[in-house]
Amino acid sequence: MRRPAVDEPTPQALKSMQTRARLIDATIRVLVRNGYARTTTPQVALEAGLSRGAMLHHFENGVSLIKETIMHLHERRLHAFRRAAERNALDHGAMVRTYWRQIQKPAFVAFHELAIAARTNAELAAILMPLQAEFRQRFDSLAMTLYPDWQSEPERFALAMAVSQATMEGMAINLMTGAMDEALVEPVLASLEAQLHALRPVQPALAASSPQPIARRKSS
Amino acid sequence: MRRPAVDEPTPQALKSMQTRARLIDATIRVLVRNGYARTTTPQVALEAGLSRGAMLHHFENGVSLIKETIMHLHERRLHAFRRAAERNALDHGAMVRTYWRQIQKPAFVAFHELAIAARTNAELAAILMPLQAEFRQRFDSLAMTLYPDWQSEPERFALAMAVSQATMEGMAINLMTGAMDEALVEPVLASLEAQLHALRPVQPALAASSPQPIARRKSS
DNA sequence: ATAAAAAGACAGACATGGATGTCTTTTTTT
DNA sequence: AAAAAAAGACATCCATGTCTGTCTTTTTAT
Repeated sequence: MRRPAVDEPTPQALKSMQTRARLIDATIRVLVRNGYARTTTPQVALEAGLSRGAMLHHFENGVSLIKETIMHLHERRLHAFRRAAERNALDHGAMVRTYWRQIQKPAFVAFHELAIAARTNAELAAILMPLQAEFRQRFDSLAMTLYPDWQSEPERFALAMAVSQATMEGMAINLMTGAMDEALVEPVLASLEAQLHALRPVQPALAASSPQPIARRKSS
Repeated sequence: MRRPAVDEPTPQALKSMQTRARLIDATIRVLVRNGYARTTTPQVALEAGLSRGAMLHHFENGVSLIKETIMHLHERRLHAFRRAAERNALDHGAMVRTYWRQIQKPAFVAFHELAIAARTNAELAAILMPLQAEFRQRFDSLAMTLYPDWQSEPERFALAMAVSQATMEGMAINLMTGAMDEALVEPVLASLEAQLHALRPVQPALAASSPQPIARRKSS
């Protein structure tokens, strides 16, 4: 056997972590499949292939599991953006497409279920609200570094971000609830891109708007 | 005593209708206050000031009550728009404000709770989806009569409606879930107005571009 | 017109099922 | 052998649906 590094998790603690992760993943799947109202501890245990007893060994009660799922999804949101930001410095069009792709994933659905539940559940709200605030702040500062040309006009920038988020998330939700025709997705995204383009601060030179704006890599 | 008109509801039938309405109103309040997950038949009966027995006399079971609540909210949506349309032929800005005001009301919150629940509940979806389709269709035809200058370009019109709906509803939801700063509401609405203005079909005269730069449509 | 019958509105009791949390026991790891 | 992980066995609570009973209103039959 190898000598374990100093503060490397012991094999048992590692297994525990894996099981916890398994449970959180199962929770997300159940949220997506059944909705918050039918996300019960037996359902989650079943989905994770564990007994309910085992599950409650890792999370003292059901609410605790939900709370940690919220935190997990929050972390994933942050990671997703950081990854997207590192991979390619985004032009405004790519930003729209990247965020839209994020929103299509199960994690967004699960998060939305929990966010809606938190509206009427003080315990969940106590967890979620600070994270929402943190996300806005981190997202803004990250996006600000990605679009330095916007730094001169922070208010317009905040507006652009809010419009993007509201439009795309609203569209995603309207798609889920049948309130919107799928054929309109592409036009709306294109329209949003155009609007972001219009919201950009006045460029010093050559602001010739090409039909498809090209992703230009910026030095980090 | 007065002679009752031919097919006027008998006093008992009238009382029944009132009680049913009371129950549906109570359901909406409970949905807003407690969320769908905690909207139970005892809660609704309590809120309505009725016994559960009486409640189940009017709605054979809980799901039935929810279904009728969906239908009721649907009717209210349609009425609200018709009223708004009749009261004032709207300019595009007023349309934004009118819809935003609608969205702020409890009915929207309740409807959204139900729409989200319907995503994972086949029984509710079977009721909701056709209504959503009907709403889109009726809304479009009503709006079309309100904005005859748009009749030449139905695709742009559909886009304008979809953008408006997605943006405002997304914003409303993001406000509820703490995902958005309230201070940004006004700017987003103003921005949406500008975008709608830009989406308007090209006017015969005086298309002087205002300081707010206009998004230019690309040929599809 | 009035009495009897039927229907309706409402309340409460009951049985059932499922979800929750706690506790004990078994199994696996180290 | 000790500790942690996993399973299982409760007891409790709450929501649901069904059923019965009471009182009022409406209908009908005389």
